[in-house]
Amino acid sequence: MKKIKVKCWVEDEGEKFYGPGPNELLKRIQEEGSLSRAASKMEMSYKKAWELVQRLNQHAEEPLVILKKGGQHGGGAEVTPQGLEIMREFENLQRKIAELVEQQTDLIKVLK
Amino acid sequence: MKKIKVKCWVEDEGEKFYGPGPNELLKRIQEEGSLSRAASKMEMSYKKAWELVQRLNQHAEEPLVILKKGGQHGGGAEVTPQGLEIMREFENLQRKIAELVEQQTDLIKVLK
DNA sequence: TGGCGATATATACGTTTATACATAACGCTT
DNA sequence: AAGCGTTATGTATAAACGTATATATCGCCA
Repeated sequence: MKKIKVKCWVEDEGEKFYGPGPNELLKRIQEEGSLSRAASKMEMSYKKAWELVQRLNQHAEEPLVILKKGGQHGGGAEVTPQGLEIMREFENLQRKIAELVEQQTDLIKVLK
Repeated sequence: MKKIKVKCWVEDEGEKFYGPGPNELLKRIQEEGSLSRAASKMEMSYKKAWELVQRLNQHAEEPLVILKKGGQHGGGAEVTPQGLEIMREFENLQRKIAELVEQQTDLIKVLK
């Protein structure tokens, strides 16, 4: 069974910036309130997740995630309103592209 | 400057089958008439190009590329009519997706 | 002030992936 | 029969990437 796959992401100056991976991480952070728990829930190493957050915050106009260490619960992670907005718009784009692809049957016909 | 990128490809039973790489290889084969020249023109190792052709021909209903060895010119490579049809339909899909993405400005606005 | 849970950071290791290199096989041409 | 250019195939090396591990830091709380 052959299927058409599609992936979209955002680059900044030719460098990967925001895509499906970062988007899932932000969603998990929102659910968990913790970067380490968010990372382990999506089978991503903490190191990779942390570096990803650094890259996101550096390339964005305003931080998308706030990391806090120490304190009552030892620290935590939070998605900012800007982060939420990007999540919303990115998933919007993904949905539109997926809808377009579903309508395309010619290529699959050729492949059988 | 932030840009939206998109990539599409075809999978067969969860395995990568046809995408931008194979598509470019087929185009080069058509131009060069030789797998080794096609590979070097696109900075791909001959070995990888050869394995790619094997995978394409195995997963397709009919071969997409014919390889011949020995003979007047030492051998050569040729894209079959089925290969040409897949190239055409794949580039069609790429174009439609690119057109859709160009219309989407909301995400870029959020990112600035 | 010691403990807790989370962030912060470096190092070592293993896995994957691609390339470079070498060599063989093929079939026409001279 | 020798030469040529291309396909065919294995091996060794190298580069990229992700992970596992270990340790340090922070700040509230009991």
